Amino acid sequence: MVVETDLSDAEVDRIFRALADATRRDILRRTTESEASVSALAATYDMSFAAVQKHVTVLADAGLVTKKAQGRERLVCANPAQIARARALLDQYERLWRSRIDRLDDLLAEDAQQ
Amino acid sequence: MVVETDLSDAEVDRIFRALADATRRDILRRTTESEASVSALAATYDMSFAAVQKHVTVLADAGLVTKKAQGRERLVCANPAQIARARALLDQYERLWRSRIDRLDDLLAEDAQQ
DNA sequence: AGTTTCTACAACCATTTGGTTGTACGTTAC
DNA sequence: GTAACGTACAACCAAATGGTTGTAGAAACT
Repeated sequence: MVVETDLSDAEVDRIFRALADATRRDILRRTTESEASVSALAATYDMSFAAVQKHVTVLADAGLVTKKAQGRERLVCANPAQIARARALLDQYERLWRSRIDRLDDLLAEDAQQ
Repeated sequence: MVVETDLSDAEVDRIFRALADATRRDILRRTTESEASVSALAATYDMSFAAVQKHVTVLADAGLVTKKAQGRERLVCANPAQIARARALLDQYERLWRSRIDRLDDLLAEDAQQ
């Protein structure tokens, strides 16, 4: 699967920073399984509603989730496209690594011929 | 490719936190292409040697790079296995998403039958 | 031996982060 | 209409982050 990765440094910063917290990763996991209101999410964490609200904001600013109003609730929905972009960024490093290995293999092959 | 992901929350925190900085991502990219000493890395960034040294420490604490002594230099080497683990974590979210879609498809199929 | 180079590490500072409480406002329920 | 619920947001605080400078030690060069 090919994923577009035209993201600015600041956007990538926000994505990985958002992922660098266990509570936020759990929110992402839960909303990936099924959307949930902020208060429904908050009910299961040992912290204030406001704290969970801030975590959701961090995820939303990173584009990893979206919020849609439904009555007085705000439903939090995961955005798998953004998760895929983050994964694609890590893929790039692995491709770099592989191309480096390939170059080393080429060098070894040349040495073997000489 | 199957990748082991038996990482604690704190370890995952460190990995994504380390990735949440453009300078550190650039160091990771460069050391993935080929190993480099800390001072060689520092020479190309518009900040002090000590600052770059700290960035390398953050990457090393996350397991994304290793340092090996060579004379008075410390060669920084990327650790592709750890990068792969981070990628595998993001894969999990995408798998979750896909299984959710599959469940929705099943529900729609049931509705269609009724 | 003396100097330079590379690294380590401490101390310090400004800003950000992750949490709190309190207040206010729109929506739902009685 | 009023009470309860869900959310938004500001103000505040402790701790972590990302930078600096300075000092010191180990390795290499002359």
